[in-house]
Amino acid sequence: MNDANNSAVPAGGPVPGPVRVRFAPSPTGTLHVGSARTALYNYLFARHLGGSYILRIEDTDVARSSSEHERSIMADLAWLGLEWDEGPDIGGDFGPYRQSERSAAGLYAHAAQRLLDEGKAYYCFCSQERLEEQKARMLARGEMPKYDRRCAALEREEAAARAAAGEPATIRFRVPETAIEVTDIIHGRTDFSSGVIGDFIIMRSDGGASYNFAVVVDDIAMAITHVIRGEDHLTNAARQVLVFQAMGHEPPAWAHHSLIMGPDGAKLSKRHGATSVGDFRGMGYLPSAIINYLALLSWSPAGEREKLSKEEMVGEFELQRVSKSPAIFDLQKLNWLNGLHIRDLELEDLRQALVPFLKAAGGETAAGGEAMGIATGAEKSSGRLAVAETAVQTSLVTLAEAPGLIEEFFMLTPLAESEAARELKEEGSGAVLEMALADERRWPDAGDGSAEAVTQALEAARALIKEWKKACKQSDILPKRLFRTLRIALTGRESGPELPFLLSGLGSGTIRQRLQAAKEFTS
RNA sequence: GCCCCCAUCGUCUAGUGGCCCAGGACACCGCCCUUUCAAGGCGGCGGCGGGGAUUCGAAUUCCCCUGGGGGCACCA
Repeated sequence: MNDANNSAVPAGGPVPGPVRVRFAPSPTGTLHVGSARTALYNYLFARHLGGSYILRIEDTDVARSSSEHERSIMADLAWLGLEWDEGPDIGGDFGPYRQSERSAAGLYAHAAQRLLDEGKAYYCFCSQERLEEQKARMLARGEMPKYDRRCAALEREEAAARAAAGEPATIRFRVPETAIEVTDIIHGRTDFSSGVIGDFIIMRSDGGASYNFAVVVDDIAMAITHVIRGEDHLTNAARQVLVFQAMGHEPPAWAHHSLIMGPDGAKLSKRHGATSVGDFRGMGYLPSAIINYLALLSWSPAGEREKLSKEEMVGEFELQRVSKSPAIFDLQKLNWLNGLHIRDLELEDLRQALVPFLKAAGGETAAGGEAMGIATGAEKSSGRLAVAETAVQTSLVTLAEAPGLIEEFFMLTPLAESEAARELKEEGSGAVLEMALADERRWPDAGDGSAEAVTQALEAARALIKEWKKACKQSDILPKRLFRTLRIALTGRESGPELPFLLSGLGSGTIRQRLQAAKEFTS
Protein backbone atom coordinates (compact mmCIF):
# COMPACT_ATOMS: atom_id res chain seq x y z
CA MET A 1 0.00 0.00 0.00
CA ASN A 2 1.93 3.00 -1.19
CA ASP A 3 -0.86 5.24 -2.34
CA ALA A 4 -0.90 8.92 -1.59
CA ASN A 5 -3.34 8.48 1.25
CA ASN A 6 -0.72 6.90 3.41
CA SER A 7 1.26 10.09 3.51
CA ALA A 8 -1.67 11.56 5.39
CA VAL A 9 -0.82 9.39 8.37
CA PRO A 10 1.94 11.24 10.14
CA ALA A 11 2.42 9.75 13.56
CA GLY A 12 4.09 6.52 14.48
CA GLY A 13 6.67 6.71 11.74
CA PRO A 14 6.37 5.22 8.31
CA VAL A 15 4.08 2.25 8.18
CA PRO A 16 5.31 -0.36 5.78
CA GLY A 17 2.83 -2.64 4.14
CA PRO A 18 -0.91 -2.47 4.18
CA VAL A 19 -2.85 -0.85 6.96
CA ARG A 20 -4.29 -3.33 9.44
CA VAL A 21 -6.54 -2.28 12.29
CA ARG A 22 -8.62 -4.22 14.74
CA PHE A 23 -11.69 -3.76 16.85
CA ALA A 24 -11.28 -5.84 19.98
CA PRO A 25 -14.35 -6.02 22.19
CA SER A 26 -14.56 -8.20 25.23
CA PRO A 27 -17.80 -10.16 25.22
CA THR A 28 -18.88 -9.14 28.68
CA GLY A 29 -22.00 -7.28 27.62
CA THR A 30 -23.87 -5.96 24.64
CA LEU A 31 -22.36 -3.52 22.15
CA HIS A 32 -22.29 -0.05 23.68
CA VAL A 33 -22.55 2.98 21.37
CA GLY A 34 -19.12 4.05 22.56
CA SER A 35 -17.63 0.77 21.41
CA ALA A 36 -19.62 0.99 18.23
CA ARG A 37 -17.99 4.33 17.54
CA THR A 38 -14.57 2.79 18.10
CA ALA A 39 -15.45 0.02 15.68
CA LEU A 40 -16.73 2.60 13.22
CA TYR A 41 -13.54 4.66 13.30
CA ASN A 42 -11.47 1.54 12.77
CA TYR A 43 -13.73 0.51 9.93
CA LEU A 44 -13.73 3.92 8.23
CA PHE A 45 -9.98 4.29 8.63
CA ALA A 46 -9.27 0.87 7.13
CA ARG A 47 -11.71 1.25 4.26
CA HIS A 48 -10.52 4.74 3.46
CA LEU A 49 -6.98 3.49 3.10
CA GLY A 50 -7.85 0.18 1.50
CA GLY A 51 -6.55 -1.73 4.51
CA SER A 52 -7.94 -4.54 6.62
CA TYR A 53 -10.33 -4.29 9.54
CA ILE A 54 -10.10 -7.19 11.92
CA LEU A 55 -12.45 -8.36 14.64
CA ARG A 56 -10.75 -9.89 17.64
CA ILE A 57 -12.63 -11.18 20.63
CA GLU A 58 -10.90 -10.45 23.93
CA ASP A 59 -12.39 -13.10 26.12
CA THR A 60 -9.55 -13.80 28.50
CA ASP A 61 -11.81 -13.01 31.41
CA VAL A 62 -13.67 -16.31 31.38
CA ALA A 63 -15.86 -15.40 34.31
CA ARG A 64 -17.39 -12.39 32.65
CA SER A 65 -17.30 -13.42 29.01
CA SER A 66 -20.04 -15.36 27.28
CA SER A 67 -20.67 -16.62 23.79
CA GLU A 68 -24.13 -15.06 23.82
CA HIS A 69 -22.53 -11.66 24.24
CA GLU A 70 -20.05 -12.46 21.52
CA ARG A 71 -22.88 -13.36 19.18
CA SER A 72 -24.90 -10.30 20.00
CA ILE A 73 -21.92 -8.00 19.54
CA MET A 74 -21.22 -9.51 16.16
CA ALA A 75 -24.86 -9.24 15.19
CA ASP A 76 -24.96 -5.58 16.18
CA LEU A 77 -21.79 -4.80 14.27
CA ALA A 78 -23.20 -6.52 11.21
CA TRP A 79 -26.47 -4.66 11.62
CA LEU A 80 -24.56 -1.38 11.67
CA GLY A 81 -22.90 -2.42 8.44
CA LEU A 82 -19.39 -2.65 9.88
CA GLU A 83 -18.38 -5.91 8.25
CA TRP A 84 -14.93 -7.21 9.20
CA ASP A 85 -12.32 -8.73 6.92
CA GLU A 86 -10.98 -11.25 9.41
CA GLY A 87 -12.61 -12.55 12.53
CA PRO A 88 -13.60 -15.56 14.60
CA ASP A 89 -16.50 -16.47 12.34
CA ILE A 90 -14.84 -16.01 8.96
CA GLY A 91 -11.25 -16.74 9.85
CA GLY A 92 -8.24 -15.17 8.18
CA ASP A 93 -4.49 -15.60 7.89
CA PHE A 94 -3.73 -14.40 11.39
CA GLY A 95 -6.06 -16.56 13.49
CA PRO A 96 -7.33 -17.67 15.76
CA TYR A 97 -9.27 -14.50 16.50
CA ARG A 98 -10.47 -15.34 19.99
CA GLN A 99 -8.04 -14.77 22.80
CA SER A 100 -9.35 -17.82 24.60
CA GLU A 101 -8.24 -19.92 21.64
CA ARG A 102 -4.93 -18.15 21.39
CA SER A 103 -4.42 -18.76 25.04
CA ALA A 104 -5.24 -22.45 24.64
CA ALA A 105 -2.66 -22.59 21.87
CA GLY A 106 -0.07 -21.42 24.36
CA LEU A 107 0.69 -18.23 22.51
CA TYR A 108 0.83 -16.03 25.59
CA ALA A 109 2.63 -18.53 27.77
CA HIS A 110 5.25 -18.88 25.11
CA ALA A 111 5.75 -15.15 24.80
CA ALA A 112 5.91 -14.80 28.56
CA GLN A 113 8.51 -17.55 28.79
CA ARG A 114 10.69 -15.66 26.38
CA LEU A 115 10.54 -12.54 28.53
CA LEU A 116 11.26 -14.69 31.55
CA ASP A 117 14.33 -16.16 29.85
CA GLU A 118 15.55 -12.74 28.91
CA GLY A 119 15.09 -11.42 32.41
CA LYS A 120 12.44 -8.96 31.24
CA ALA A 121 9.82 -10.60 33.39
CA TYR A 122 9.86 -12.52 36.66
CA TYR A 123 7.73 -14.77 38.80
CA CYS A 124 5.90 -13.17 41.68
CA PHE A 125 4.66 -15.17 44.65
CA CYS A 126 3.15 -12.35 46.65
CA SER A 127 -0.24 -13.03 48.14
CA GLN A 128 -3.33 -11.06 47.27
CA GLU A 129 -3.51 -9.80 50.84
CA ARG A 130 0.02 -8.47 50.87
CA LEU A 131 -0.59 -6.63 47.60
CA GLU A 132 -3.73 -5.03 48.83
CA GLU A 133 -2.12 -3.97 52.07
CA GLN A 134 0.77 -2.47 50.20
CA LYS A 135 -1.50 -0.62 47.82
CA ALA A 136 -3.48 0.88 50.68
CA ARG A 137 -0.30 2.04 52.34
CA MET A 138 0.94 3.81 49.23
CA LEU A 139 -2.42 5.42 48.64
CA ALA A 140 -2.40 6.71 52.19
CA ARG A 141 1.03 8.17 51.61
CA GLY A 142 -0.27 9.99 48.54
CA GLU A 143 1.67 7.98 46.02
CA MET A 144 0.56 6.30 42.85
CA PRO A 145 0.11 2.69 43.92
CA LYS A 146 2.57 0.30 42.36
CA TYR A 147 4.15 -3.03 43.16
CA ASP A 148 7.15 -2.82 45.48
CA ARG A 149 9.16 -5.38 43.51
CA ARG A 150 9.70 -7.73 46.38
CA CYS A 151 9.89 -10.73 44.03
CA ALA A 152 11.97 -8.95 41.43
CA ALA A 153 15.14 -9.83 43.28
CA LEU A 154 14.38 -13.55 43.51
CA GLU A 155 16.98 -15.82 42.02
CA ARG A 156 15.76 -16.90 38.58
CA GLU A 157 16.26 -20.67 38.76
CA GLU A 158 14.88 -20.85 42.24
CA ALA A 159 11.77 -18.91 41.27
CA ALA A 160 11.27 -21.11 38.23
CA ALA A 161 11.58 -24.20 40.40
CA ARG A 162 9.01 -22.91 42.86
CA ALA A 163 6.60 -22.12 40.04
CA ALA A 164 7.20 -25.50 38.46
CA ALA A 165 6.52 -27.15 41.81
CA GLY A 166 3.06 -25.68 41.70
CA GLU A 167 3.36 -22.72 43.99
CA PRO A 168 0.79 -20.10 42.93
CA ALA A 169 2.61 -17.49 40.94
CA THR A 170 2.02 -14.66 38.54
CA ILE A 171 4.47 -13.33 36.02
CA ARG A 172 5.31 -9.67 36.22
CA PHE A 173 6.82 -7.43 33.62
CA ARG A 174 10.06 -5.83 34.78
CA VAL A 175 9.47 -2.16 34.00
CA PRO A 176 12.74 -0.56 32.93
CA GLU A 177 13.81 2.87 34.09
CA THR A 178 13.06 4.93 31.04
CA ALA A 179 11.18 7.80 29.55
CA ILE A 180 8.12 6.63 27.65
CA GLU A 181 6.84 8.39 24.63
CA VAL A 182 3.45 7.69 23.12
CA THR A 183 2.97 9.27 19.74
CA ASP A 184 -0.68 9.57 18.96
CA ILE A 185 -2.28 10.64 15.70
CA ILE A 186 -5.05 12.48 17.49
CA HIS A 187 -3.21 13.78 20.54
CA GLY A 188 0.32 14.28 19.34
CA ARG A 189 3.06 13.41 21.80
CA THR A 190 2.45 12.35 25.37
CA ASP A 191 5.27 11.65 27.77
CA PHE A 192 5.16 9.26 30.67
CA SER A 193 7.78 8.30 33.18
CA SER A 194 8.23 4.61 33.86
CA GLY A 195 8.59 5.67 37.47
CA VAL A 196 4.84 5.86 37.87
CA ILE A 197 4.28 2.40 36.43
CA GLY A 198 4.67 -0.57 38.69
CA ASP A 199 5.80 -3.99 37.52
CA PHE A 200 2.46 -5.13 36.19
CA ILE A 201 1.23 -8.67 35.87
CA ILE A 202 1.36 -10.18 32.41
CA MET A 203 0.33 -13.73 33.32
CA ARG A 204 -2.21 -14.41 36.03
CA SER A 205 -1.82 -17.21 38.52
CA ASP A 206 -4.49 -19.12 36.63
CA GLY A 207 -2.23 -19.12 33.60
CA GLY A 208 -4.21 -16.58 31.63
CA ALA A 209 -2.67 -13.54 30.02
CA SER A 210 -3.58 -10.15 31.37
CA TYR A 211 -4.95 -7.50 29.07
CA ASN A 212 -1.86 -5.37 28.60
CA PHE A 213 0.12 -8.41 27.61
CA ALA A 214 -2.37 -10.24 25.45
CA VAL A 215 -3.05 -7.11 23.44
CA VAL A 216 0.57 -6.60 22.56
CA VAL A 217 1.24 -10.24 21.78
CA ASP A 218 -1.78 -10.28 19.49
CA ASP A 219 -1.16 -6.94 17.86
CA ILE A 220 2.30 -8.13 16.94
CA ALA A 221 1.08 -11.52 15.72
CA MET A 222 -1.72 -9.97 13.72
CA ALA A 223 0.55 -7.33 12.21
CA ILE A 224 -1.63 -4.50 13.44
CA THR A 225 -0.37 -1.17 12.13
CA HIS A 226 -2.74 1.26 13.85
CA VAL A 227 -4.47 0.98 17.18
CA ILE A 228 -7.59 3.13 17.27
CA ARG A 229 -9.44 3.00 20.57
CA GLY A 230 -10.91 5.05 23.39
CA GLU A 231 -8.95 7.52 25.44
CA ASP A 232 -9.49 5.41 28.52
CA HIS A 233 -6.66 3.33 27.07
CA LEU A 234 -4.19 6.16 26.75
CA THR A 235 -2.34 5.28 29.92
CA ASN A 236 -2.35 1.63 28.91
CA ALA A 237 -0.43 2.65 25.82
CA ALA A 238 2.46 3.61 28.07
CA ARG A 239 2.64 0.07 29.43
CA GLN A 240 2.14 -1.47 26.05
CA VAL A 241 4.93 0.55 24.48
CA LEU A 242 7.23 -1.03 27.04
CA VAL A 243 6.06 -4.52 26.18
CA PHE A 244 6.47 -3.89 22.47
CA GLN A 245 10.03 -2.80 23.10
CA ALA A 246 10.74 -5.79 25.32
CA MET A 247 9.49 -8.04 22.56
CA GLY A 248 11.66 -6.31 20.02
CA HIS A 249 8.90 -4.67 18.02
CA GLU A 250 8.08 -1.16 17.01
CA PRO A 251 4.76 -0.15 18.52
CA PRO A 252 1.91 0.54 16.09
CA ALA A 253 0.64 4.04 15.45
CA TRP A 254 -1.79 4.99 18.16
CA ALA A 255 -4.99 6.99 17.93
CA HIS A 256 -6.95 7.50 21.12
CA HIS A 257 -10.28 9.11 20.53
CA SER A 258 -12.31 10.87 23.20
CA LEU A 259 -15.08 9.19 25.11
CA ILE A 260 -18.81 9.75 24.84
CA MET A 261 -20.33 11.52 27.81
CA GLY A 262 -23.83 11.65 29.20
CA PRO A 263 -25.72 14.93 29.55
CA ASP A 264 -24.17 15.34 33.01
CA GLY A 265 -20.67 15.18 31.61
CA ALA A 266 -19.78 11.77 33.02
CA LYS A 267 -18.88 8.82 30.85
CA LEU A 268 -22.05 7.60 29.14
CA SER A 269 -23.50 4.69 31.06
CA LYS A 270 -26.71 2.81 31.71
CA ARG A 271 -28.00 5.36 34.13
CA HIS A 272 -28.19 7.86 31.27
CA GLY A 273 -30.77 5.66 29.57
CA ALA A 274 -30.26 3.88 26.27
CA THR A 275 -26.61 3.10 25.63
CA SER A 276 -26.42 -0.09 23.65
CA VAL A 277 -26.81 -0.41 19.92
CA GLY A 278 -29.62 -2.86 20.57
CA ASP A 279 -31.47 -0.25 22.61
CA PHE A 280 -31.38 2.17 19.72
CA ARG A 281 -32.42 -0.45 17.22
CA GLY A 282 -35.39 -1.23 19.42
CA MET A 283 -36.31 2.43 19.63
CA GLY A 284 -36.50 2.70 15.89
CA TYR A 285 -33.20 4.18 14.84
CA LEU A 286 -31.73 3.28 11.47
CA PRO A 287 -28.20 1.89 11.36
CA SER A 288 -27.24 4.47 8.75
CA ALA A 289 -28.38 7.27 11.07
CA ILE A 290 -26.59 5.79 14.07
CA ILE A 291 -23.22 5.50 12.37
CA ASN A 292 -23.69 8.92 10.80
CA TYR A 293 -24.34 10.42 14.21
CA LEU A 294 -21.59 8.48 15.95
CA ALA A 295 -19.05 9.54 13.35
CA LEU A 296 -20.04 13.18 13.72
CA LEU A 297 -19.68 12.99 17.46
CA SER A 298 -16.06 13.98 17.13
CA TRP A 299 -15.14 13.68 13.50
CA SER A 300 -16.16 16.20 10.90
CA PRO A 301 -15.83 16.12 7.15
CA ALA A 302 -14.01 18.94 5.39
CA GLY A 303 -17.15 20.63 4.12
CA GLU A 304 -20.18 21.55 6.12
CA ARG A 305 -22.33 18.56 5.35
CA GLU A 306 -23.87 16.70 8.24
CA LYS A 307 -25.83 13.93 6.61
CA LEU A 308 -23.49 11.32 5.21
CA SER A 309 -23.85 7.78 4.01
CA LYS A 310 -21.37 5.13 5.04
CA GLU A 311 -19.76 5.29 1.62
CA GLU A 312 -19.34 9.05 1.85
CA MET A 313 -17.76 8.70 5.27
CA VAL A 314 -15.37 6.06 3.99
CA GLY A 315 -14.38 8.44 1.25
CA GLU A 316 -13.60 11.30 3.58
CA PHE A 317 -12.64 9.86 6.94
CA GLU A 318 -9.35 11.01 8.37
CA LEU A 319 -8.04 10.47 11.87
CA GLN A 320 -6.50 13.93 11.95
CA ARG A 321 -9.97 15.41 11.70
CA VAL A 322 -11.09 13.72 14.89
CA SER A 323 -11.47 16.18 17.73
CA LYS A 324 -9.69 15.67 21.02
CA SER A 325 -12.39 16.77 23.38
CA PRO A 326 -15.04 14.50 24.83
CA ALA A 327 -18.51 14.71 23.31
CA ILE A 328 -21.85 14.66 25.02
CA PHE A 329 -24.36 12.30 23.48
CA ASP A 330 -27.21 14.40 22.10
CA LEU A 331 -30.34 12.43 21.40
CA GLN A 332 -31.99 15.38 19.66
CA LYS A 333 -29.37 15.49 16.97
CA LEU A 334 -29.60 11.74 16.52
CA ASN A 335 -33.35 12.20 16.16
CA TRP A 336 -32.87 14.80 13.47
CA LEU A 337 -30.47 12.62 11.52
CA ASN A 338 -32.71 9.61 11.94
CA GLY A 339 -35.57 11.56 10.40
CA LEU A 340 -33.41 12.51 7.44
CA HIS A 341 -32.31 8.93 6.90
CA ILE A 342 -35.88 7.67 7.16
CA ARG A 343 -36.98 10.20 4.55
CA ASP A 344 -34.25 8.90 2.25
CA LEU A 345 -35.54 5.35 2.36
CA GLU A 346 -37.03 3.83 -0.77
CA LEU A 347 -40.54 2.54 -0.15
CA GLU A 348 -39.46 -1.10 -0.21
CA ASP A 349 -36.76 -0.46 2.37
CA LEU A 350 -39.06 1.59 4.52
CA ARG A 351 -41.65 -1.18 4.51
CA GLN A 352 -38.99 -3.70 5.40
CA ALA A 353 -37.68 -1.60 8.28
CA LEU A 354 -41.18 -1.05 9.62
CA VAL A 355 -42.18 -4.71 9.81
CA PRO A 356 -40.87 -5.47 13.32
CA PHE A 357 -42.42 -2.31 14.71
CA LEU A 358 -45.81 -2.97 13.18
CA LYS A 359 -45.70 -6.51 14.45
CA ALA A 360 -44.78 -5.40 17.92
CA ALA A 361 -47.56 -2.81 17.96
CA GLY A 362 -50.15 -5.17 16.58
CA GLY A 363 -50.80 -6.86 19.85
CA GLU A 364 -50.84 -3.81 22.00
CA THR A 365 -53.10 -1.62 19.99
CA ALA A 366 -55.55 -4.14 18.65
CA ALA A 367 -58.16 -1.52 19.46
CA GLY A 368 -56.95 0.19 16.34
CA GLY A 369 -59.27 -2.18 14.55
CA GLU A 370 -58.94 -1.81 10.87
CA ALA A 371 -55.56 -0.18 11.17
CA MET A 372 -54.11 -3.15 12.92
CA GLY A 373 -55.93 -5.58 10.72
CA ILE A 374 -53.99 -4.04 7.91
CA ALA A 375 -50.81 -3.67 9.86
CA THR A 376 -50.65 -7.32 10.72
CA GLY A 377 -50.55 -8.08 7.08
CA ALA A 378 -53.83 -9.01 5.39
CA GLU A 379 -52.65 -9.56 1.86
CA LYS A 380 -55.24 -7.58 -0.03
CA SER A 381 -54.74 -4.58 2.21
CA SER A 382 -51.02 -4.25 1.70
CA GLY A 383 -51.47 -1.54 -0.92
CA ARG A 384 -53.33 0.59 1.56
CA LEU A 385 -50.73 -0.01 4.24
CA ALA A 386 -48.02 1.00 1.80
CA VAL A 387 -49.82 4.28 1.14
CA ALA A 388 -50.16 4.96 4.83
CA GLU A 389 -46.50 4.20 5.36
CA THR A 390 -45.55 6.60 2.61
CA ALA A 391 -47.87 9.24 4.03
CA VAL A 392 -46.26 8.97 7.41
CA GLN A 393 -42.67 8.84 6.20
CA THR A 394 -41.99 12.58 6.24
CA SER A 395 -43.06 13.05 9.80
CA LEU A 396 -41.25 10.13 11.40
CA VAL A 397 -38.47 10.75 13.86
CA THR A 398 -38.11 7.08 14.72
CA LEU A 399 -39.56 3.95 13.16
CA ALA A 400 -41.26 3.20 16.44
CA GLU A 401 -43.63 6.10 15.90
CA ALA A 402 -44.96 4.61 12.70
CA PRO A 403 -47.59 2.23 14.11
CA GLY A 404 -49.27 5.02 16.02
CA LEU A 405 -49.30 7.36 13.06
CA ILE A 406 -50.51 4.65 10.71
CA GLU A 407 -53.23 3.74 13.11
CA GLU A 408 -54.25 7.37 13.16
CA PHE A 409 -54.28 7.35 9.38
CA PHE A 410 -56.92 4.66 9.34
CA MET A 411 -58.81 5.64 12.44
CA LEU A 412 -61.51 8.00 11.24
CA THR A 413 -63.65 10.18 13.45
CA PRO A 414 -67.40 9.57 12.96
CA LEU A 415 -69.09 12.73 11.70
CA ALA A 416 -71.53 12.67 14.59
CA GLU A 417 -68.60 13.13 16.95
CA SER A 418 -66.74 15.58 14.79
CA GLU A 419 -66.45 19.24 15.65
CA ALA A 420 -65.29 19.98 12.17
CA ALA A 421 -68.30 18.33 10.56
CA ARG A 422 -70.27 21.55 10.99
CA GLU A 423 -68.30 22.93 8.14
CA LEU A 424 -69.89 20.38 5.80
CA LYS A 425 -72.99 22.53 5.86
CA GLU A 426 -71.14 25.37 4.16
CA GLU A 427 -72.19 26.27 0.68
CA GLY A 428 -70.50 24.19 -1.98
CA SER A 429 -69.81 21.19 0.20
CA GLY A 430 -72.72 19.24 -1.18
CA ALA A 431 -71.58 19.78 -4.72
CA VAL A 432 -68.04 18.71 -3.87
CA LEU A 433 -69.29 15.47 -2.33
CA GLU A 434 -71.54 14.74 -5.31
CA MET A 435 -68.66 15.27 -7.65
CA ALA A 436 -66.30 13.01 -5.73
CA LEU A 437 -68.92 10.33 -5.42
CA ALA A 438 -69.70 10.50 -9.12
CA ASP A 439 -66.08 9.76 -9.95
CA GLU A 440 -65.96 6.56 -7.93
CA ARG A 441 -64.55 4.44 -10.72
CA ARG A 442 -61.59 6.79 -10.90
CA TRP A 443 -60.62 6.51 -7.25
CA PRO A 444 -57.04 5.28 -7.16
CA ASP A 445 -55.96 1.94 -5.82
CA ALA A 446 -52.43 1.10 -4.69
CA GLY A 447 -52.85 -2.54 -5.59
CA ASP A 448 -50.15 -4.79 -4.17
CA GLY A 449 -48.33 -1.93 -2.49
CA SER A 450 -45.28 -2.05 -4.72
CA ALA A 451 -43.42 1.22 -5.12
CA GLU A 452 -44.73 1.59 -8.67
CA ALA A 453 -48.31 0.88 -7.68
CA VAL A 454 -48.18 3.39 -4.86
CA THR A 455 -46.59 6.04 -7.04
CA GLN A 456 -49.20 5.46 -9.71
CA ALA A 457 -52.06 5.64 -7.28
CA LEU A 458 -50.74 8.87 -5.83
CA GLU A 459 -50.31 10.36 -9.27
CA ALA A 460 -53.79 9.33 -10.27
CA ALA A 461 -55.14 10.89 -7.10
CA ARG A 462 -53.37 14.15 -7.77
CA ALA A 463 -54.67 14.24 -11.29
CA LEU A 464 -58.19 13.56 -10.12
CA ILE A 465 -58.01 16.30 -7.52
CA LYS A 466 -56.66 18.66 -10.11
CA GLU A 467 -59.69 18.03 -12.25
CA TRP A 468 -62.03 18.48 -9.34
CA LYS A 469 -60.30 21.74 -8.60
CA LYS A 470 -60.91 22.88 -12.15
CA ALA A 471 -64.55 21.88 -11.97
CA CYS A 472 -64.91 23.74 -8.69
CA LYS A 473 -63.50 26.85 -10.25
CA GLN A 474 -66.16 26.74 -12.92
CA SER A 475 -68.86 26.42 -10.31
CA ASP A 476 -67.33 29.23 -8.27
CA ILE A 477 -66.36 26.93 -5.44
CA LEU A 478 -63.10 27.88 -3.67
CA PRO A 479 -60.28 25.33 -3.72
CA LYS A 480 -60.21 25.59 0.02
CA ARG A 481 -63.82 24.37 0.11
CA LEU A 482 -62.86 21.37 -2.00
CA PHE A 483 -59.93 20.34 0.18
CA ARG A 484 -61.52 20.98 3.51
CA THR A 485 -64.80 19.32 2.62
CA LEU A 486 -63.09 16.19 1.42
CA ARG A 487 -60.71 16.03 4.35
CA ILE A 488 -63.42 16.53 6.93
CA ALA A 489 -65.80 14.16 5.21
CA LEU A 490 -63.18 11.45 4.99
CA THR A 491 -61.51 11.78 8.36
CA GLY A 492 -63.76 13.94 10.51
CA ARG A 493 -60.72 16.02 11.32
CA GLU A 494 -59.17 19.24 10.16
CA SER A 495 -55.59 18.07 9.86
CA GLY A 496 -53.82 14.97 8.68
CA PRO A 497 -52.13 13.50 5.63
CA GLU A 498 -52.42 15.13 2.26
CA LEU A 499 -55.58 14.35 0.31
CA PRO A 500 -53.94 12.15 -2.34
CA PHE A 501 -52.77 9.80 0.41
CA LEU A 502 -56.23 9.64 1.91
CA LEU A 503 -57.81 8.98 -1.45
CA SER A 504 -55.44 6.15 -2.32
CA GLY A 505 -55.03 4.69 1.12
CA LEU A 506 -58.44 4.59 2.75
CA GLY A 507 -59.99 2.07 0.39
CA SER A 508 -62.98 2.59 -1.88
CA GLY A 509 -65.47 1.01 0.51
CA THR A 510 -64.53 3.38 3.30
CA ILE A 511 -64.42 6.36 0.99
CA ARG A 512 -67.86 5.67 -0.44
CA GLN A 513 -69.35 5.19 2.97
CA ARG A 514 -67.76 8.34 4.40
CA LEU A 515 -68.74 10.52 1.47
CA GLN A 516 -72.30 9.27 1.55
CA ALA A 517 -72.55 9.84 5.28
CA ALA A 518 -71.20 13.33 4.76
CA LYS A 519 -73.75 14.01 2.07
CA GLU A 520 -76.56 13.06 4.37
CA PHE A 521 -74.97 15.22 7.02
CA THR A 522 -75.07 18.28 4.78
CA SER A 523 -78.73 18.09 4.13
C1' G B 1 -3.66 11.31 46.61
C1' C B 2 -0.60 10.44 42.11
C1' C B 3 -0.27 10.19 36.59
C1' C B 4 -2.45 11.43 31.89
C1' C B 5 -5.96 13.86 28.65
C1' C B 6 -9.34 17.86 27.42
C1' A B 7 -11.29 23.17 27.33
C1' U B 8 -15.07 27.78 20.84
C1' C B 9 -22.74 29.16 21.23
C1' G B 10 -27.23 24.90 25.92
C1' U B 11 -25.21 20.53 22.64
C1' C B 12 -21.88 18.61 18.31
C1' U B 13 -18.33 21.13 15.65
C1' A B 14 -15.17 24.65 11.71
C1' G B 15 -11.07 27.42 12.82
C1' U B 16 -4.23 25.76 12.91
C1' G B 17 -1.30 34.15 13.91
C1' G B 18 -4.09 38.59 10.30
C1' C B 19 -9.59 36.05 5.56
C1' C B 20 -12.95 35.75 12.57
C1' C B 21 -15.97 42.15 16.49
C1' A B 22 -15.58 33.67 15.12
C1' G B 23 -18.54 29.85 10.29
C1' G B 24 -22.00 25.45 10.14
C1' A B 25 -25.46 21.91 12.49
C1' C B 26 -29.06 20.27 16.46
C1' A B 27 -32.44 22.49 19.87
C1' C B 28 -35.34 27.04 20.60
C1' C B 29 -38.03 31.47 18.49
C1' G B 30 -40.11 34.08 14.13
C1' C B 31 -41.41 34.36 8.95
C1' C B 32 -42.43 31.99 4.12
C1' C B 33 -44.51 27.84 1.50
C1' U B 34 -49.12 24.98 2.43
C1' U B 35 -56.53 23.06 2.51
C1' U B 36 -54.18 21.04 7.70
C1' C B 37 -50.02 18.70 10.41
C1' A B 38 -45.22 17.58 9.09
C1' A B 39 -41.23 18.16 5.68
C1' G B 40 -38.70 22.12 3.20
C1' G B 41 -36.87 27.39 2.57
C1' C B 42 -35.42 32.05 4.98
C1' G B 43 -34.09 34.77 9.36
C1' G B 44 -33.17 35.43 14.76
C1' C B 45 -31.16 34.10 19.66
C1' G B 46 -26.49 32.36 21.46
C1' G B 47 -19.83 31.10 22.31
C1' C B 48 -13.56 31.57 22.13
C1' G B 49 -13.42 29.51 31.15
C1' G B 50 -9.85 33.18 33.92
C1' G B 51 -4.99 35.50 34.35
C1' G B 52 -0.31 36.43 32.52
C1' A B 53 3.49 36.12 28.39
C1' U B 54 5.19 36.19 23.03
C1' U B 55 3.76 39.27 18.74
C1' C B 56 2.66 45.07 14.94
C1' G B 57 -1.50 41.48 15.51
C1' A B 58 -4.02 35.83 19.12
C1' A B 59 -9.83 31.53 19.43
C1' U B 60 -5.24 30.08 17.19
C1' U B 61 1.79 29.85 20.45
C1' C B 62 3.83 29.42 25.78
C1' C B 63 3.06 29.45 31.30
C1' C B 64 -0.17 29.45 35.60
C1' C B 65 -5.04 28.92 37.60
C1' U B 66 -9.84 26.95 37.31
C1' G B 67 -13.14 23.41 35.56
C1' G B 68 -14.30 18.64 33.38
C1' G B 69 -12.84 13.67 32.10
C1' G B 70 -9.88 9.19 32.16
C1' G B 71 -6.36 5.95 34.53
C1' C B 72 -3.78 4.00 38.86
C1' A B 73 -6.42 -4.52 39.43
C1' C B 74 -4.31 -11.63 39.09
C1' C B 75 -11.10 -6.35 34.27
C1' A B 76 -10.76 -5.35 29.61
